[in-house]
Amino acid sequence: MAKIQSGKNATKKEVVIEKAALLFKVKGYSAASMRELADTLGIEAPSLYNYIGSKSELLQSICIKMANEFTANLNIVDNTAESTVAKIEAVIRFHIQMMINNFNEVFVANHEWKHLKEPLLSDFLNQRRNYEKRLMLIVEIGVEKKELKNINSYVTVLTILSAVRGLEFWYGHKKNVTQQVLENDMVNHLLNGIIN
Amino acid sequence: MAKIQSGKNATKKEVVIEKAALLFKVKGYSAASMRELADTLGIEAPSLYNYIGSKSELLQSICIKMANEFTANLNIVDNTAESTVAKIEAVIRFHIQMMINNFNEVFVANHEWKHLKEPLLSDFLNQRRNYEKRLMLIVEIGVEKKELKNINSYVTVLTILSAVRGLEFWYGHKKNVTQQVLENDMVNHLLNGIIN
DNA sequence: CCTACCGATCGGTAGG
DNA sequence: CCTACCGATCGGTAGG
Repeated sequence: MAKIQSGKNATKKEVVIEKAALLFKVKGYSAASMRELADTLGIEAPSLYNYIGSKSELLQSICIKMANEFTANLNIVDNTAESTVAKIEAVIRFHIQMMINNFNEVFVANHEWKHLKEPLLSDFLNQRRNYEKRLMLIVEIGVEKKELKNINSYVTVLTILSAVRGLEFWYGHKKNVTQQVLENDMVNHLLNGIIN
Repeated sequence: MAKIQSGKNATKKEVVIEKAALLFKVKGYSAASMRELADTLGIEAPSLYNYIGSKSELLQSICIKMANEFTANLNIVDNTAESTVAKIEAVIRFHIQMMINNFNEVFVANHEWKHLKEPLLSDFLNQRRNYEKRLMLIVEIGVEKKELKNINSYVTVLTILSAVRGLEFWYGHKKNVTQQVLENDMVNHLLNGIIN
């Protein structure tokens, strides 16, 4: 069977992925059924397979896309001549932006990657590990240049990445805190601490 | 059917819960099967039901137990006459300790609570929300007393809780960083920042 | 603690 | 995009 990817098909596939991201976020990958996904699109389950190859392919698309976006941003940040602090701030703010603009997909990539099949699982984890290592290098250079305290780069990166990841909890409570306050206060906290 | 809880039964039930926590962590609640759980115990799946009522009961036990442990610790911390900073430090260190001593169960409570059934799901979320609110109050008092900067209490608590939660990533890489370095550096980062 | 088994639901295919 | 359907697997029960 020849596979002709029409513009219309490509668009529909994107819609399926988008709906899948929402469903996977709410139910988790394993508990989300293809029948339920089809329901949200107003079609029968078997019809899904006109647009996608499998359930697992949906998860792959989401996880790979997100991993690539973060890597691409780090490439940009890394190539600027900014100070270490400015680079770290830029990364933090990018994570916050991603969480706001691609919440479902970021959430799914963060929580459901374990259901990826090999070799994509290894690819994904390697890419994440590489991302962390590059951030650690930025921190280490900052320490060397005395821009930063004499801190452990691993713990620093772990703390920062974990904190920004926690924005997923904020998403449901938007009302109380504006994005500006959130972004600025978190950046400030992670750079300058909270003690007066 | 009379339910007689013998000491031996109680012990075996605890073993089942312990193995379930490990399995739920590795596979996720939905993808973990009772047959696989039985396998790790060297018995057949139906035999599990001599010790437990259902799969969902296992998740409940884990989530409720963890929620109660964190709440109990906060009760203790809250009743001390320590400074705000000392209280926050105590909470951070307790989270780190819990992550180290009850890793599987903390992980499952953090990741799989969404599969709880009502009304336990609401109970769990209420308890967590309450925990966060009490931490926010500690921060607010610290701000009032000028112990802390004029920071948003919600963002501060979110940042701290998210950071300590991220210790789950450290768990697999223990070798590189000792617990002492991790604990002290993270406390320092979250209180004092990283800028020199 | 086991064997035997049930109804439900799953991802996915055949064929149109 | 549908109907009809398959083999696999699920949580759990009956009965001992």
